[in-house]
Amino acid sequence: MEYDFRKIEANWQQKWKEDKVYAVSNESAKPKYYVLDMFPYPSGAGLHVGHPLGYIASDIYSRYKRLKGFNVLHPMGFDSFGLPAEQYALETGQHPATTTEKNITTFKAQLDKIGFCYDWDREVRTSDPQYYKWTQWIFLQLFNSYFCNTQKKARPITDLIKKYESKGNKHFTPEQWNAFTKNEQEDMLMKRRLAFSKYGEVNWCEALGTVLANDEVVNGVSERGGHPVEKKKMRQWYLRITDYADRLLDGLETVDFSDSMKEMQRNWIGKSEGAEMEFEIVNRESSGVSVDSADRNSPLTTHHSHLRVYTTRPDTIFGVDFMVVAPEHELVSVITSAEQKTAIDEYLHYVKSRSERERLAEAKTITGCFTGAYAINPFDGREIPIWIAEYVLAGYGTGAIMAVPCGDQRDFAFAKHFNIPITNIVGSHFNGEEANATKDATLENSGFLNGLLMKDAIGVAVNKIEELGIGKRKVNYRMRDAGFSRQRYWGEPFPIIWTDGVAIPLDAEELPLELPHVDTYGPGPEGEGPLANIKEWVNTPTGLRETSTMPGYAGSSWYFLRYMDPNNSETFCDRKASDYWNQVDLYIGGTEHAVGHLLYSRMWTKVLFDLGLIGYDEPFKKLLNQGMIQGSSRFVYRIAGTNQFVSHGKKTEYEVQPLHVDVNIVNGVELDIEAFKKWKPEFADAEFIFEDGTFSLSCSIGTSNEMKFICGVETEKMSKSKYNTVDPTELCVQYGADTFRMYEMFLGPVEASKPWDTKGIEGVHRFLRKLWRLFNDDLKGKVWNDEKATDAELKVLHRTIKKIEEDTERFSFNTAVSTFMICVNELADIKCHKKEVLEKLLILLTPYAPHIAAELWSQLDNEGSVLDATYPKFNPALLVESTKEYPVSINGKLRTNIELALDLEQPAVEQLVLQNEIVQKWLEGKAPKKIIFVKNKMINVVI
RNA sequence: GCCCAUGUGGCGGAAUUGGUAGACGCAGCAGACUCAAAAUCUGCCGUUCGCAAGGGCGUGAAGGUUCGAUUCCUUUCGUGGGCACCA
Repeated sequence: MEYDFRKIEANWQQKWKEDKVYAVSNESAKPKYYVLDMFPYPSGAGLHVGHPLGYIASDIYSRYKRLKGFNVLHPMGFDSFGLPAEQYALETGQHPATTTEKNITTFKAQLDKIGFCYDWDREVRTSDPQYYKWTQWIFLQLFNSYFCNTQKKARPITDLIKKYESKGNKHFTPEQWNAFTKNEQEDMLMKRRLAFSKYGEVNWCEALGTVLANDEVVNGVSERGGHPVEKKKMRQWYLRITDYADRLLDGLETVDFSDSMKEMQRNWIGKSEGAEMEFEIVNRESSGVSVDSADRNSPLTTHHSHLRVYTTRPDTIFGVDFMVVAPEHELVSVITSAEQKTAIDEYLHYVKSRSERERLAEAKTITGCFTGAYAINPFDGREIPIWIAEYVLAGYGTGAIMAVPCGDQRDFAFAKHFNIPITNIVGSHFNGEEANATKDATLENSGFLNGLLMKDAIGVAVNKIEELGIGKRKVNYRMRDAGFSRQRYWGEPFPIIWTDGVAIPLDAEELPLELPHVDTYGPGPEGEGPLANIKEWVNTPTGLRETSTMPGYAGSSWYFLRYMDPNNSETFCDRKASDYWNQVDLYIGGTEHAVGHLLYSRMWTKVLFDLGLIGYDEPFKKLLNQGMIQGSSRFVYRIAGTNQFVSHGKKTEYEVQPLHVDVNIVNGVELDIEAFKKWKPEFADAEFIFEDGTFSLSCSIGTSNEMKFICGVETEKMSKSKYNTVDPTELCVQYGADTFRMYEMFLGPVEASKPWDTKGIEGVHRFLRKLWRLFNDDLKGKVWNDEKATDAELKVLHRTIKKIEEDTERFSFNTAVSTFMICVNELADIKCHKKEVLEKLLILLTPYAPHIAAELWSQLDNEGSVLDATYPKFNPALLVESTKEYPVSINGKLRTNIELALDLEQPAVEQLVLQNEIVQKWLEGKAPKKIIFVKNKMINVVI
């Protein structure tokens, strides 16, 4: 009987489905364990071999925990809102709901093929109204809450209103509050709500009439069409995540994430301590002389007579040689001198075309422009030129910095580039060639700070600044409030109606606010989303509906809770369910979500906790990062500005743009021209220059060997957009799910990134067939028997039990697969076909290769399912040895092995070692200096 | 530019606490079985010198600590990923 994996896997998958063996109950006497995968976006491309890496790991661990007696929740769902579906709708007119539904069906079929133990009755889809009803509901909780700075937690906004009514705040009395108009009051409240609206900048593309995502903008122009992109101010929704910065930092101490992951989150939050201080501004050109403080109220310097900067190094105050203000800073238009106006305007125009990413990432080119205005150093009265430069962003700190060229390399480069004289405040620590960012130098040229060590001077300087009333100590965060609206269709609509400029939330009973049908997915007027086009939807008796939708991370910020109670129509997740399942015990996913998704869901969890809706404020107890499976991409080369493509060998002769081409229409490196033309409409009329230089308008497939179009090859991230994906389903059909699962694990450590290579899968498949032959002979049929196992056989088994358990516990699945191979090799060598040994092995194997394990388990005439078998217990007594083959080194180099009794002590060992022929040969009659003996490890003779 | 990760045979990788480097698998080579092929089985398989016995070298590179280093430290180079030049 042969190993017919196709039949076996289909049978068991069918049976498991019928028997609902993966159904999980919220009530159980067993201890609970929650294993979660980062759920996928169901792209049209389907699953590729990179996705299941983490899913297989989590599946193995879930099944392992189940065998170990836990009630395991291991759900799966879909992050089904998103831009690609909408883009597809724009191109084809198909409703995103339709294509999404189709994609999910494909995904589920692909996932099921791999044999995962999901309880599909708990599936969630973020785009399902019954799901996003609760996303909207949580949004309303955020909208109706504020962060109480005393209690450091979210509280109902009604508490704040009561406080304003009875006590007022720093800026107004209760009487003033009550006298405010409704709009004024709402504006005040908006400044505290956890979900709030304000004006923010978006990437606006005039030509496309739409707002673009960051990755739709390339080099300042739109990816589609290459149109110019500018910043545009629009009303946007935000989440006040900055209020949670400290708690997000503190919470990291309580979770089991990798150090690098925690580091990334800390860097993103970017807490820094320093000082905010004000510099007086003068405009020398108008007055001819600098204005002293008595002139503060002169017309020249009113309103904006001060420039506020944030610095972490107030100790370097005497080294300030210039100021840099963000080009968007409100002061720029005020302080710019007449002389500099043209230059400044030109520079502003340039900056407007630059994306934030570009402004910050480009270190080579230094740009900036002098405003004509000066600031006064309050400590020495020096006049400091004020510049604007793109590397300072309006949103960070105060949008202005004091530049200290001798202590900051970027400031140094700027000063050099614009010939600004540099003041040295650290003496010999500054060599004039590059900045020195030390805190350990002694200050010079620094007035009252002279002679102080810089790190000590920081506190002294801040005290002085506070004393003079020109500034104060300040903690700053890099993190900004999270933009929460998108000018898109395929996302959760906001349950908000704008009435006379005030955002009025819908009542909970009105949820879900479903996405209305649209005829076109194109943008609305003035950069609004497609929803703005539906007048009858936007206009309500009480006002206008918000036309933005929520971003992708809205639904994914709380999905781990919905799995616990997926069908509840009364609440997002019953408290009983969230108390039972509690935190996610193991969360597996890629590092690409290190800061985005993980921080957002951590914040939402904290808010829900603060409001008493759940019982814990960190969602994920342990996080395991799976590595990326890289793909092997193929490229075609388009001659710039044409529709001509040139073969790889000829590409250097033209100015070309490399374009990804689907690996599935490339045979090795040779492009299938006809398939390429059909691939995308814009390539239908493509022309080709072949490897031999011949040219063709409408080529028939290469007749001669040289008439080939060769693609470029590169290893990079496997993703749909790079068209380098490999379909796991095909591998399951060819080799079986069990082989596929084990091969993915066998590739290397789960955390490591590695390129996909299908070659090698044969080895794992051969292993499973060899396992099969321990039970069945192709010709003779059944070969397993009921004989009693020998000590040698039990030794093999128990060594395997120990190793598999250890490896599974520490997520070292690749070495576990090796261990299975070694075990099967050894059992085959000693011709062990005994049920007593084999059935234990099958239980160990179940998490890794459930189908073959279940099949063989039932062939052994076992009752019940192997999925719920009892995990074998390792018996150390069986592995006890009395002797060991010790490696013997001379001066650290291995020379021989000696078998010694394990209970021997150093003196006896030394004696035996010195009698050894080979040791004597190396000693050449001399006495050894020392003999190192580590029991059960090794012996080293030092000569 | 900064941050993180990583570097071991032809390839994927193993070595869990500083203690036998290269487990396991792929590819390759030789052989058995077969009319033949597939499947399976056996052996070899870092490199170099040597008929052999046995040596030399070897975990990106160079130093260091140690009886002993893939593992720890310093310097340096390469690769991959991320980024927000955050003041």
